[in-house]
Amino acid sequence: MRYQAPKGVSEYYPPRSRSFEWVRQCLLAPIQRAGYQLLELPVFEDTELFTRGVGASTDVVNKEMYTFEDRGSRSITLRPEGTVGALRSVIEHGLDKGSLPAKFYYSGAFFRAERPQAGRYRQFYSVGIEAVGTDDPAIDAEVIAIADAGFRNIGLKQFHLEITSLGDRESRAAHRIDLKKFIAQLSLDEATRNRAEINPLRLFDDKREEVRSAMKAAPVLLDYLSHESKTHFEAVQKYLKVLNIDYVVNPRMVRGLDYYTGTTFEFVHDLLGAQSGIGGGGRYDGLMEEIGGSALTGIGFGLGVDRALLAAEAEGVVDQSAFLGDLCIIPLGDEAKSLALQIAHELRSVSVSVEIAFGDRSVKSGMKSADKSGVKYVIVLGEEELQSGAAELKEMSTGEATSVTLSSLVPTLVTTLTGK
RNA sequence: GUGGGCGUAGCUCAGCUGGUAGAGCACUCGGUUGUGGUCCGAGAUGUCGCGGGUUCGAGCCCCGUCGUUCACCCCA
Repeated sequence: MRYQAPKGVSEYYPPRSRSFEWVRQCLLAPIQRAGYQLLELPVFEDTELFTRGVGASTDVVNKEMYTFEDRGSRSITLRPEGTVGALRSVIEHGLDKGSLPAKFYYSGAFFRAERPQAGRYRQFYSVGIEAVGTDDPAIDAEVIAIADAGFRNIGLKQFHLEITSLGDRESRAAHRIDLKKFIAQLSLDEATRNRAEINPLRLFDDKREEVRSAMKAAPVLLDYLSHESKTHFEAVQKYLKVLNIDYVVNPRMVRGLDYYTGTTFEFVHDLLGAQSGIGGGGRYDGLMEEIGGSALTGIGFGLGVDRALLAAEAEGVVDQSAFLGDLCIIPLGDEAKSLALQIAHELRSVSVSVEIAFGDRSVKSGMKSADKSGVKYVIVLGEEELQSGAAELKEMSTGEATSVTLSSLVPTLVTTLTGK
């Protein structure tokens, strides 16, 4: 029996795992610089939390959750998204009791039992933030700006931002009535009609030309916004302009999670296939209350690390230089090996990255592997060096070697590498 | 969940109308004393995804299954 990973999971192993880690760190950096605090959360929760929070009618809850019974007959579900679990933790630990907004971020694996596809995995990785407790439109703009900064940090250029407002409860109810009326007089097939029944907005997202053109005349939610929602949305746009963030208003944008209200946005990459959304989010003004917390508003986003990596590869902007080592030591013989271990240990303690060529190999093969690993310097430690107390420090890019006494090796390397 | 493509060495793939497997890259060793990136030589590596069927004989045909990929759907 040869074991394989479960169907549809994304796995990262060298050399690509480096790129993955780099992408994730790029996305995380602007979040951390904006004062968001880490939430390290469980990957599974009470099933009911998701059915309530995400919405019982959504596809995510209906057909995409990994749900099972644990040994205590509790219904458990692997988290399909991050917001609901984050808010559960906020409520449970009273993290919203201090000054507001309370700002959090998370990073980790999420699970949806979908049919795998390019950019769509059953276990995927997201980075997200949540800002709880203010409906100031300026924070909407900041949240969007943070996501944008993450993508730009990677070096992505070929993506665009779509925003809309889903309004408040009243706006949506009024729109829904008119939209249903409109859809009722269209001639649609069974499956499409059923979809429209569950969420009429879905039809805006249909990819078939006949549906698209039929929906052109459909009433759009933006025209139904209450005065409050409208001024909020206008303020968000004003701030985005101040921040020089390009966006397009897409009144037909559809989100798959029920909790979204008001400002809603999506980052779409132009070089990806059907799964082109690299990040998205929005306000969820009723959600805290819905899952048992106080009536606080909130906004957040989730960014797809897997897809951001795919996008980075598509644009050819993956940066790997940051991962190259500084030094490789090639020891010859047992005594040299002990010394190599000591030197490596000492250098690492002062932040020099050091590898040792293990395995009693020849100098030639040690050099080869050092070359392949892209290390900056190489030093051979054999009997000669042990006796003379000096070794050749060879710079791989130029091939030049300078003699260094072993006792001064550590300070010498630190100066040449850090330039201090 | 629905539909199409694909599944041969670590990787990318070749294998003609069925006769029990090959290339390039990568890997290991060597090209005289302990120094890489080029070149040359040698070597190792596969239950041809898995199970069944047809056949004297299947990597090639048929069925199933698993995985993968693309699209629908959905979304990160």
